Amino acid sequence: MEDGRRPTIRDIAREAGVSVATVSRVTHDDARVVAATRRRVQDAIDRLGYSPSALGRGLATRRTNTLGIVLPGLGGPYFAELVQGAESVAVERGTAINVLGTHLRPDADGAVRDLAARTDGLIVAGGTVGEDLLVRLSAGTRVVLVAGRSDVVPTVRTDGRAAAIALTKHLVAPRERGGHGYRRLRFLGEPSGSPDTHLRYSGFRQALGDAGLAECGEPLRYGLEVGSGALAARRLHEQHRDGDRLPEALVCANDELAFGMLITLPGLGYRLPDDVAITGFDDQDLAALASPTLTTVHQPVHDLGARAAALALDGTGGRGPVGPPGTDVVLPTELVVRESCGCSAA
Amino acid sequence: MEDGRRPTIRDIAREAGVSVATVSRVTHDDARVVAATRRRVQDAIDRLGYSPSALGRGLATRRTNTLGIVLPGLGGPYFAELVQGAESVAVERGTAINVLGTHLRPDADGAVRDLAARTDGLIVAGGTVGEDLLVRLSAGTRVVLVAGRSDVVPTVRTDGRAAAIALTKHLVAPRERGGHGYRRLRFLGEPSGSPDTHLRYSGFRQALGDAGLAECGEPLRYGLEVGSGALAARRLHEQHRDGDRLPEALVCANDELAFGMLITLPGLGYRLPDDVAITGFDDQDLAALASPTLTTVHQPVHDLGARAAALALDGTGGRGPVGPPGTDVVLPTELVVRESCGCSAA
DNA sequence: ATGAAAGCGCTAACAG
DNA sequence: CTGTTAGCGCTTTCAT
Repeated sequence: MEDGRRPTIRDIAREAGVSVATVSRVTHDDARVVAATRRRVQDAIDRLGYSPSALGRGLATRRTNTLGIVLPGLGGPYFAELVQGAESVAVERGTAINVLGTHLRPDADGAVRDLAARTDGLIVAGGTVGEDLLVRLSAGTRVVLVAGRSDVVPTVRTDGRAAAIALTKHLVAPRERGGHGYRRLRFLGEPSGSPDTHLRYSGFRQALGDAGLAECGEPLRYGLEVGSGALAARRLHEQHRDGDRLPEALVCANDELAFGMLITLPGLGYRLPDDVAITGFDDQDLAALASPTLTTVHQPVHDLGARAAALALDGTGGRGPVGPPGTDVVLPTELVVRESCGCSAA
Repeated sequence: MEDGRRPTIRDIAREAGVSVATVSRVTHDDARVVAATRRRVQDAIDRLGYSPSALGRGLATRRTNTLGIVLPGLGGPYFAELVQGAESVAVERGTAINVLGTHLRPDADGAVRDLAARTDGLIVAGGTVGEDLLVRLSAGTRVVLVAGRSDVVPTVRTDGRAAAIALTKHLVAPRERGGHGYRRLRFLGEPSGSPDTHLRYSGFRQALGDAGLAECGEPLRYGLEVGSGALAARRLHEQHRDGDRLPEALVCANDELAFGMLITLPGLGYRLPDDVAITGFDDQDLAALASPTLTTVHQPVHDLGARAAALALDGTGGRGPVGPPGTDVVLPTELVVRESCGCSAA
């Protein structure tokens, strides 16, 4: 039985004394096969341990039943959740999932094209591949950009600007309307550093303007990791020592930066959120566990993955067909109010 | 140029006025093609935006350049790290990665066989597929079991028993030898619940015996999640109220259980680790952030993924060839001593 | 209800 | 150095 190679459809056909077409029909539950024949074939299949080659099948049908997901890295808080979202819809369609992290790959573009060559649809995270490559890819596969904007491929994302507005509103709104009434706010992050940060900063300013306020000082221009947050905290401390008034609230471009603040400022003698309120963005798991717990914006990452997968797999966004190319699905974020903005522990 | 379908090797051949063989050679950097021809072909490739079909190529070469990874779920602390480990070796070989979560799949076995049909190698997490299926799979693909034991396929794992011994030793060793000198220890977890738990319990008992001690009470038989830990904490509290002496140290089958203890016992009036020391197992991210920080055993998940990938891809474990089938790579764990065992915050 | 045969896109001898 | 050709494993008309 074992001569090393996997049995092919022809082996089964011979074993069962039928044609390959019939075997093919059996593996597809084609009703036209009479019960007796079907049984003979199924027996042979079981006996030889046959399972159809995805390759051969793919070549013949021009479908791979595979969904590709391109992300910067295969770590971080987003990866698992996004993949799970995609998996949840892939399951229904019997589709496999192929993941690719570009950061580690020396020839990222090549790897992406390679991936495109073996998938029916591609989910690409914003910022991982250039617009030009996106164009080329979309000629062959169905490509969906997640967490980013593009005119050439359909898009699934959240509205970072609107979210930042809602967040900032909570900080500046008068107390009687459930806000904190802060008037001196500052932004932490480099607005020109990433599109996300830019949008968040823009929303921040918008809400400030709407409330008749101005930023109290330039954005603290730092990277996006915990370390940068810690650095910024020290810088803030120095400025304060040199006479600057502390802002009442610091709006951070993401949770990591906020964590950096949370772990550094107390050591410098500041009480949070009394001396300065801190907010994050993204709602990582840690946000609920930090001390004080972090007020932030929740991203529906799972849903992003699911919607993107649905689009990439058959052009359906979930609520009926939506036609690429101009498609732009915007999922709602949620303001998660915890302690670090000054709200008391419930 | 665009008639909908992707260009094939024949389109390029025609466009460049050469044969398909030459095109194939060019896409493979075959040195035998003369520069001028190569340029003509490359031009045609660029012009038409051609990239070889992975399907056709796979069918012809009988290789897919794809590695499959089968896990229970695509979430949890292990997933991302294991995949990253695998990815790190996949990158070098230009291999794609196909992930599959069995928990969501209604027909998990079918999905796994399907995956096997489209990959050169398969990494299977312990406990996701039965031994029988493992056998069938290994006939076709190279299958590696990670975090589990099997006689039919090569294995990459850690030695949970040895790790538990080291951990327990730290708790019972006399102070002058860097230990805590505890004499009343108890285990939390259901030994017969999972192979891992069994091994850890067995190591726990072994170390106890070596020190001339016996368990102070039956294992607290609970599940493996935070909730179970919390439940167990309440149970412990009741037993104590009813007159049982509290153990000096509680060895938990995993970090989650330990977290359950950490968040519940203080509310019941116990001080940790003074009233009772707690240890975990696995070293999840949270372990370093909990309060008190959790003493636990670090699992080299990244390395597990990398070694398994190397084995699955070409039968190499990393240090020279290791021959399946009896292969059993055991990676070292590391005892991470933090505060919850009674060691002071350094 | 079943079979024969023509591909799907590519590679790899084998010729030339 | 380049072209011809026979598959790789499967699906799918079109016959029968």
